Amino acid sequence: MENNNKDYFYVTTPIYYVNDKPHIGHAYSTVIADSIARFKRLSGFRVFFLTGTDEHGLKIEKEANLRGISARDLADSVHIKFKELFSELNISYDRFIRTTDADHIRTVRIAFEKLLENGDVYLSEYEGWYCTPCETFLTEKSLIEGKCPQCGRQAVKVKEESYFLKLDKYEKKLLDYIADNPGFIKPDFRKNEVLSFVNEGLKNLSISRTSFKWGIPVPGNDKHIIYVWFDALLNYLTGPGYEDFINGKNSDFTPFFKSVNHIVGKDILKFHAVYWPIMLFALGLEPPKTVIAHGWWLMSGKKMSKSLGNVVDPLSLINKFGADALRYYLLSEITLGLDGDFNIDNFVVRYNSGLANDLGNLVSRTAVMLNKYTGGLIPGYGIPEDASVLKAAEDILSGLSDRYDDYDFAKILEDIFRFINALNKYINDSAPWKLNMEDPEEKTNLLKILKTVGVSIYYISYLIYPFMPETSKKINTILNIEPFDSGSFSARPEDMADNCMELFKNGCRISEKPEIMFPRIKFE
RNA sequence: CGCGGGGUGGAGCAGUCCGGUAGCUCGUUGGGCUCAUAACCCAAAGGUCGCAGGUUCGAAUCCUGCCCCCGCAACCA
Repeated sequence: MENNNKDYFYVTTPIYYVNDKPHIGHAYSTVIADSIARFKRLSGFRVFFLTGTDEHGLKIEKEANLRGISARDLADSVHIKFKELFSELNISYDRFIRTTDADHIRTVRIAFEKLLENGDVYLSEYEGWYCTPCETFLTEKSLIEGKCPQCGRQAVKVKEESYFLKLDKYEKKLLDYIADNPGFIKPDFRKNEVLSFVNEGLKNLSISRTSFKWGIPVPGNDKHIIYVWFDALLNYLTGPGYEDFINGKNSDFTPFFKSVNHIVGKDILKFHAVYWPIMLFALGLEPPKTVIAHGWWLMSGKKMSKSLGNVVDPLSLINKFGADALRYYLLSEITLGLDGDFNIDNFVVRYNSGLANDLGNLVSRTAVMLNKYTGGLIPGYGIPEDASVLKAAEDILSGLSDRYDDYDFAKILEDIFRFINALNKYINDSAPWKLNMEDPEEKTNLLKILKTVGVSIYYISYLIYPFMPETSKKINTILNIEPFDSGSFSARPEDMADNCMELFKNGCRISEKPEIMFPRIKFE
């Protein structure tokens, strides 16, 4: 089990803005990260999984004012809601970071000072259009006859002192990096989007504001508050311990950061694929290995928004259907990168057909047969399995790591459910209930069938673990076997066949009254 | 000519990069089974792959032109 040359794997979600409670989209990003983190842990990687909340900025300050509380109180109360959701969803994060954490604030200041020192950040003047009532900066292009496109009121030209980050200096370097690293931006079609943005030319980015107070002040110049995105992105350095790293006390930082995978929504790709790599260049670090931009959830075909009142609370779904049902739906319904449609009727259909009928019922009928025919014993030595059936599971296992590296979760799940369906068919076709236990030949055959299905269910439990950890654990409980994350054995995909031999060699007694994992939902 | 995504049997989608009998889930119809959560299995019906040209022995897949829907274009995953 101990391996000194373990590979490192670092995965992040965006840090979520605490101006309002979590919705289905936050759950989605986090579940993607959790599934890959769980798989990588099983595969023997040293995993660092970072998520958290983004708590500074004008919007928070305004929202807090609206509610008549302090920004700090707002952040405190909302960040707890995210923690609650992640706990209910079984998110296995290694750290939940808050941008108000002391070490993060120190990291931001260190980074800012460093860039100030090397000249990549400089003080200058921002000149542009501003809508005072909206408190928004506007580009000249967006103005409608000199008026704010949002409220229609007159925009004014402002001149404001601001710190800037040099983007133009690193433009070429970024383009080279994108060209030389095809795996940098996923999925592929998003790459062109980023390229066309960069090719239009980068203007140096204003990274400080003076119009509000809630944030991290610029070191040595309290008048300025560091721009929230500059602040937020740096959380990815705080997480694995940048502060200790620059003091020479953290040898894990570099290998972790070299392996970083940023899971982001398509709307914030620009920040992660343009500004963030440039910040890292400026800091003398390498840009992120991979940025995965996923699509958005529409609600019954419409964009999710508070004003439409169609925001679904993930907690209520979890309470009703269970965390794994939600995780399954989120991961299997969308092709990575494209938008998906969340529709509660569809959710129930998918739950009933995939989870209750196919998976749940398979486990259930198998357990009942075992208890009925063998007293609950999955036979050990002496009874062979049906190799042709198990081959399907082995095939999935052999391609699993590559599939995960492509974040092709919907496809992996499709394969797993194809296997589940094949098992249901195998049971039907071989009809164990027709076999006569008194006849030695038929008895052997019966035992072979039941052992094959029992072992297959063990494989299924393994395969679904990253996506549906709770269900995997339930199946293992039925099989009377340690969970895969127990650490009591190596659970790398390539070890599973040997594990199986070991676990089942003396037979395996299942529980007498297995629980119904996914009760069917009746339509209302 | 702002940018991007989408247009595939009744519904929702995959396949398009690397051309070669059109695939998945659900639904419908008929049949089978009875171990199981009224579940499971089989079969059938149903598509000129948005439109028009082109390349090719052959195109949903490549090229050209067009039509329609959606999102973004200032901090919503």
